[in-house]
Amino acid sequence: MSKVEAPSKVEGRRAELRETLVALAEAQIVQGGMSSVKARDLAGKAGCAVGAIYNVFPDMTALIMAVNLRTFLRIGVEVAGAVVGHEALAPERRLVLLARAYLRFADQNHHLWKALFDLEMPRDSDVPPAYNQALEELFDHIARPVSELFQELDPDGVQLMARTLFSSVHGIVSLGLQNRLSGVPLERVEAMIEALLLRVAKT
Amino acid sequence: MSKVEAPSKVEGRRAELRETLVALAEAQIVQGGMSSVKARDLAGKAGCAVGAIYNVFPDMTALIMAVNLRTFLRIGVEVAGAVVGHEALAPERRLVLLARAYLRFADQNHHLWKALFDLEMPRDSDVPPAYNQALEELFDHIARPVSELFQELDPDGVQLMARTLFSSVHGIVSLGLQNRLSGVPLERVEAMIEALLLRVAKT
DNA sequence: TGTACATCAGTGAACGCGCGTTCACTGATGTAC
DNA sequence: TGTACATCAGTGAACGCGCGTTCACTGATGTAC
Repeated sequence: MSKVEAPSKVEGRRAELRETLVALAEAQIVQGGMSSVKARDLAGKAGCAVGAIYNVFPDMTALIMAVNLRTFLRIGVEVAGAVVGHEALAPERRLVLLARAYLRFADQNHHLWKALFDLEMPRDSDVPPAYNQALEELFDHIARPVSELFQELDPDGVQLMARTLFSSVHGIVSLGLQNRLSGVPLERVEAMIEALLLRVAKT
Repeated sequence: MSKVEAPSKVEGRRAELRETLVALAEAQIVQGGMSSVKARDLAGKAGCAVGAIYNVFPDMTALIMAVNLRTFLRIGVEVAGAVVGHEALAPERRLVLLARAYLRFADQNHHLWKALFDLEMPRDSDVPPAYNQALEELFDHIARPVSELFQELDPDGVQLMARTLFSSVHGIVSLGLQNRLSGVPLERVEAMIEALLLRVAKT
């Protein structure tokens, strides 16, 4: 093995440390939100020096982005899982299931979910491809019922409608969970989403 | 005049300083976003000492909240103005006008609009009533066409639907303006909003 | 197998910066008599 | 009108804290011969 290729022992430890740090950062976000993640704190818990973090991540933002990617993938799994076994349902019903899964995830993992949108993204070009890919997959799950529902739309229109519906649901979840709707309790947020989707679906 | 009542000369200056600070903070947010507002910086521009700020606001957060209230009121004016002279239009058309005005405001005053949602609200009870009142009024503007459109809804249902639609549009604007929809250019955001509203309105 | 050497993970004290808030002090404004 | 006094806006240097990132150094791992 030439010097350029990584020796497996070392490389293995690097990977392990990465994992450890991401897991610890995730736990920290869950408990105290994104802004409570501190380099020294993580290093302490990981049993390494502060500097070691920078051997494995370029900076703290990259570390948070790694957590966020995970979260994104989890949302994808969660949302996709919501319609498994319900393929026979009417498409608008499946949309409701997808949205409900999203709401549930956001509610039960509030800080993780918030971190997705609170982290200032660097420049567009620096967003790792895996990120956009995960988003794309999420939209694809929504696009399926959408295309059944709006048969008159071309594939492009379906993509746009999927994004429209996602954004709408996201908006309701977002303002709803942060109590920004002056007087709408959380219990009614689900009803809001359902009302919206069923109205949109009614042809 | 007893000591408890404010001498007019002094009180006048206090009010003036408040105004100055709010205006400067607003200008700063417009130019560099909420996080670019610094106590020392403002004091310098206002021609006063840092400490003077704390004679007039309890802390910097309160100052930003004052800017945000202004922004909220401006949005109200903007949105309300969008339907003036168009009272004869079909209600769903007026909804589109309202939403478009919101999108325009958010686009043209991006940093101010972002500050509304980025500022961590203290506790619920500390949100000044004027805040909630401004929000309430915004919802009322939306509620009018909604009640025409969905005559089967009781007043409570109308309120909920107004909030639902606002949240949906907000979600689209929010993700759209921040380029979080992977591949949807800003020009199409307006189309997304219109498509959503017209679908919902179709009975 | 053994020796000299190169690489780079790992260390943690120190750097550097930013910034909100306080506080002892001053001086202008206004009150009491 | 004049004098003594009280209040509080206004001052800005200093406090206090937090925290990401760097960097000179060490030691383990692995390579060359």
